[in-house]
Amino acid sequence: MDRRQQKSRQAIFSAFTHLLEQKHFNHITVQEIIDEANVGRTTFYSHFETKDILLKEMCSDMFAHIFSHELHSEASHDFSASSQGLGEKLTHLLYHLKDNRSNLRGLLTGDSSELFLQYFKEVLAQVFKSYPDCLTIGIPPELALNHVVSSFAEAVRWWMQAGCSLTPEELASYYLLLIAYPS
Amino acid sequence: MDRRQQKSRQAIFSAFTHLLEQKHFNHITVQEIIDEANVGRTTFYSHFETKDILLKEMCSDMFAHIFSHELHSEASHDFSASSQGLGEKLTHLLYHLKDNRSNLRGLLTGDSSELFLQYFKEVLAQVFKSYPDCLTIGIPPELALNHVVSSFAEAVRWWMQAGCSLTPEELASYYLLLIAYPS
DNA sequence: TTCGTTAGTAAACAATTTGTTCGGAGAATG
DNA sequence: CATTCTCCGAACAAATTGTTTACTAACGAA
Repeated sequence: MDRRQQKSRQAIFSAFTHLLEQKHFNHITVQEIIDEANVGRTTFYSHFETKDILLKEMCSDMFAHIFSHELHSEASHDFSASSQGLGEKLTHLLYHLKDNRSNLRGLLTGDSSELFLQYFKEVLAQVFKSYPDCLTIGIPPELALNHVVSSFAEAVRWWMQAGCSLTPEELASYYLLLIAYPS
Repeated sequence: MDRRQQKSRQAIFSAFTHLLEQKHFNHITVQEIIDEANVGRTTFYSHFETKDILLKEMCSDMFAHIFSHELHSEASHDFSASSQGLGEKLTHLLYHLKDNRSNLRGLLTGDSSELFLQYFKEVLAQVFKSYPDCLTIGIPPELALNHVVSSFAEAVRWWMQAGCSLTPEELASYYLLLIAYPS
């Protein structure tokens, strides 16, 4: 890809991230993004059809980056998950998230986290499905899955909002305690 | 309050609820609400300054209605909560939510649930704080509170999305199992 | 019922925002 | 060097917002 394209795309992403930390998605205008990114109006629209699509692509890029390992191993062999305990898996994931916290803060802890959380939970559901023993028995599986997934997502949001003060290991072990995961 | 005001306000709320079930908040225009509610443009703006404020007031009204009992008892005497077990309290709450599910569906299960959930969790946090034994020991209290609150909110969302197929009693008891509440 | 007050309406309005189109300037690639 | 691609700013139509106008109809107290 042309360096200019990459540069413009990145400038727009950065500007958008920066703005998301300050105000709600709905109240950010395309013009503000353009000014902040210091690109031309035509350039913005040649990259992204709408503001919605910008958000969507930013989430996609982020996930492709953060979950590249998870998704890879899933694709290559279905049972790779069981080679690693849930605790290790989640810890690993939290490290990735922490490394990207400057990019994530705007998306996850702002007031516009809806779309991001939606994506996030979809991926998490895949992860947790590899660990059937995390689903409390005697409870409708869908409800149990919904519980572990959204609990983890909300724990991560809380963690980020608190500035990642706990270590990934701490948060992961606390989380497993909370969902009463058999150790 | 003037009957005409009530009628207009209600017509706008109903129209908005109806639209929220079909499309995202961001993509609903004031004109659409006006047309659906069959009121004049001036009327809308004399009731609500902006679309954001409309959403906010609708949430407030909903909460004032659903949580009127909870908030009353809290105001009257601080230790009233302990007179009722957490299970009963949550069951009671779920009945209220179920009764209002026609109004809630658009707010809670659509793609615009962010603001509603924010309010919802604030109230839930108050409720759960009355039951300190629901917070797992050995875990930062803020994280534990965040966990029970957001878990319950997400369980309710799941429940509504599934058409309230479980009874309030079932959901409440499942939920207490999930958070390993000492019975 | 009458009468002042209040809320309703439609239409027109400026201001913002959106998304597109144009021609020209300047990198990238070969 | 030449071609192709991207960026830019300016100008544009269209949609949306929020306000103002003058007029009508419903309310509620006397």
